[in-house]
Amino acid sequence: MPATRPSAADVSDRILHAATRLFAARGFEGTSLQDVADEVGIRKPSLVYHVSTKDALRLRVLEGVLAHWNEVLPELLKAAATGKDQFDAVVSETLRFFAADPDRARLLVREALDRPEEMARLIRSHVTPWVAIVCDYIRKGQEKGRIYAHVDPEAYVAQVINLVISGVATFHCIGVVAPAPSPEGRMPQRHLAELLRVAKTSLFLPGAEEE
Amino acid sequence: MPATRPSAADVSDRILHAATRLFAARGFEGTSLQDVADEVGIRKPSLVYHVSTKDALRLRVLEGVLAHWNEVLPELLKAAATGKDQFDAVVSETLRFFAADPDRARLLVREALDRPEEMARLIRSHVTPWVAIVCDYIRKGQEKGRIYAHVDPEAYVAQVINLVISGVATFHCIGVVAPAPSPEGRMPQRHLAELLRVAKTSLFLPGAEEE
DNA sequence: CCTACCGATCGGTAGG
DNA sequence: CCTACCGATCGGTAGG
Repeated sequence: MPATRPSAADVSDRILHAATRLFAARGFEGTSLQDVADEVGIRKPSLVYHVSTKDALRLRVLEGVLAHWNEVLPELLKAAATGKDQFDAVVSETLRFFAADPDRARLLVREALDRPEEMARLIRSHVTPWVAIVCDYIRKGQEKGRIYAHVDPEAYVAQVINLVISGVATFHCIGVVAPAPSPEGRMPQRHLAELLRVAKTSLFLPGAEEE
Repeated sequence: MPATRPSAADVSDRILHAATRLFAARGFEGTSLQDVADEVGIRKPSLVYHVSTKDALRLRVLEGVLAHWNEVLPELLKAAATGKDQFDAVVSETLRFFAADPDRARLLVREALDRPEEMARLIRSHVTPWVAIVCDYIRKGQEKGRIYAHVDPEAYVAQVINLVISGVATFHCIGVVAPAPSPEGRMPQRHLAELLRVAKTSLFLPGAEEE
C-alpha cells in the first residue's frame, strides 16, 4: 500500500540523497547535521534518531555509492564480448556511471583526501577484484601484440581510474582551459571524448586501434 | 642580522607552512585556527593577530602554492629546447613539482571541490597562459605529423593536468591496485613512470616516440 | 518525530 | 604576543 505521505523508507532515502549531495558539495566536515535536517525538512534530533551518528551517516553514504558501482560493474564485464569491446565497455560505462552524477566522484575523491587509509581499504575490497580481470585482458592483448608491451597493467588501470573519477569530480575547474558547453552540470562531451581517447591510445597499438 | 629566536618573518613563514600542511591533510573546514596555533606554538589570538581572518589565511596558503608553481614554470618553458624535449620538460617538471610535496596537489584538489568558481578563476589567470604555449607546440607537432591529428590540444592538456595533480593528491588510495614502495610518502616511481607513459603515448605517433 | 537543552568548540574581539 | 571572554554553532541527549 503506497503512502501518499513520506513513509519510513522514504525518509531514509531522502536523508541519504540529501547527505550525498551535501557531503559531495561541501565535504563531511563542512556539512552539519542541521544542514542535512533542513534539506530533508525535519528537525535535527529527528535526523539523529534515523542515523544514530554523523559518522554512521557518512558510512552509509559512502557505501551507497560503492555498492551502486559494484552493482553495475560485474554486469557489464560479463555482457561485453571478449576483447576490445570489453575494454571499451568497462571504461566508457564507468565513465558514464560517474558522469551521470558527478557527486559520486566528488564523494570518493573527498574520502580519499580526508581518510586515505579507510579509502585504501575500501578500494582493496571493492575495486581490486575487477582490476585483476581487466589486467588479465591487458596481458592477453600484450601477448597478441595488440597492446603495447611496455604497459604496466595494474599501474595503467590505476591511472585510468584516477583519470575518470578525478576528471568527473573537478571538470568545472580543469575544464576552463578548454571551454565547452556543459549541459546541466555534467561533464562536456569534448572532455569525455578526449579522456577516452587518452585512455585508449596509450593502450592499443595504432594498427589494432581502429579495428 | 640573523636572529636566533623566531623573527617576525619567521613566525609568518611557520604559520604558512603549518596551515598548508593542515589544510592539505584535513581540509579548510576540518582545520581550526586552534589547530594551526598549536602547531606553530602560539595562542589562537596571537595567530589571528598575524592572519586577520581564517579566510585570509586560506587565500595566503593558496596563493603561496600557485605563486611557487608559476615561478618555476616559465623558467623551464624557456630552458627546454624547442620540440619534444620541451614537452617532456614541462610535464615531468610539473610532475616533479607536485610529487616533491603532495600537499600542494591536495590543496588544489580540495579547493577545486570546495570552491569551484574561485578555483576556476585562479586557473584562468594562473594556468591558461602557459597552456596556450603548450597547445601551440602540439599544433605544430600535428602539422609535422609527429603528433596524432585527432588530439584536441586544450582538452588533452586539461586531462594531463588532471592526471598529474589528482594522481599525486590521491596516489595513496589509487595506488593500492598496483602495490609499489613509496619512499617517504612520495609517489612511487612505478606510478610516475606509467603516468608519464600514458601522457606521451597518447600524444606522439609511435614512429616519432623513441626519437 | 518533536521541544528543550547539554558541554565543547568554533572564529573572532577587547584590552593590554 | 598574551589572558579573558563573546555569541554562534557543533554533535548529540533527555524525555516525551
